[in-house]
Amino acid sequence: MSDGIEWSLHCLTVLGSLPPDQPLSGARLAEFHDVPPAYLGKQLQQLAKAGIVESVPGRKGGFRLGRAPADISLLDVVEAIEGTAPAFRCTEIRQQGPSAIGRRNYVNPCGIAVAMRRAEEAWKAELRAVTIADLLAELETGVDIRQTEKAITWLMEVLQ
Amino acid sequence: MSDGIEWSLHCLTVLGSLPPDQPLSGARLAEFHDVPPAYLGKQLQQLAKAGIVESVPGRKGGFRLGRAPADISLLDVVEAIEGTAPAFRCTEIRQQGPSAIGRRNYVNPCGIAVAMRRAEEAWKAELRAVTIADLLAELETGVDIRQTEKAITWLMEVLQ
DNA sequence: TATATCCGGATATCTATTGTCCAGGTTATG
DNA sequence: CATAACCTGGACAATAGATATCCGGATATA
Repeated sequence: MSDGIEWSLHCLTVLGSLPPDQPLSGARLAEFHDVPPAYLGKQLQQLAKAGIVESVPGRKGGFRLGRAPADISLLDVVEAIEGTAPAFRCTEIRQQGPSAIGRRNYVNPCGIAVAMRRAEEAWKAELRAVTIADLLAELETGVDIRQTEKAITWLMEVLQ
Repeated sequence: MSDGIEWSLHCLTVLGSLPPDQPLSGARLAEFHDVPPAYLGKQLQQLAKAGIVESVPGRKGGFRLGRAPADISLLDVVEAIEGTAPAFRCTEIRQQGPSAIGRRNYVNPCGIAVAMRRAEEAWKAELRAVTIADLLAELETGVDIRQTEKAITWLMEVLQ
């Protein structure tokens, strides 16, 4: 799984901690997490295309959340970055080789594909159940106060 | 996810349909599914190393199941081929950038990593619940009789 | 007008997957 | 015993995807 998922989620928690409508530039987000700015920009564009963040062009622009933190699930983010294609793709090899029969005779789905899809649905259900709001709530209680203070100080500085 | 998973599972259903202790060579398994023999051999070696199949060297050798079909879960196969490393790896980027504090101050696990791990556990639980025996049972009821007959005919022929 | 920003495309690098090949060891068959 | 069929492990090459950079164009602020 792409590192962009991790970067995106951390960025979203930062954006969710900011006052609404306060954009933060891609360069600052990259600086905050110490990741390559140009590459993080690609992920942010993906998030913007999915409506998860909103891009504000021009000077003083940047990115802000596209909707309420409680309306952004981890699954939304994963699918925005990695796409919606299932991890397991059935290539229908049962239709190949010496035991194959005509294509239109395969009416039942392949049992292997069904089982793999069911597992992936369980994974997606878990990801759908967690939102950026949950991550924000957890940050308030579970993070060292010193880190929070350093983050706030830095953010105050870069936003004028 | 690697195609080797799909190949492996199909091979295991074939091996599970054979009389116990009747090995089938990697070349035949590749022919049956019309996949590259040398590459499939790599996957079979992985399965053998995990004890999922047993390799029988020498002429008339090949591969047979290493244990009962009901004792081989889909998760066993996935982990034999892809390894046990989680798909989402937390790189701890929260410990980077201007808000980072000393390493030993990060006592709580990162909430993002926790959520991703929980989703992966749900996925693994589903895969653990399905075995080769389940796939075999489904084949008996859900597959076109003509395909079954062609498969049996071909297998009878290649096994002397 | 100058600056800071997003956007999209082109490009380069790196890594994992996919795939091939071959030399060695093992076993059944004649 | 010799041969053929098989597995094993390593080395190697090709391909695809993830990672990463750069640049020209558009937009908005100071």
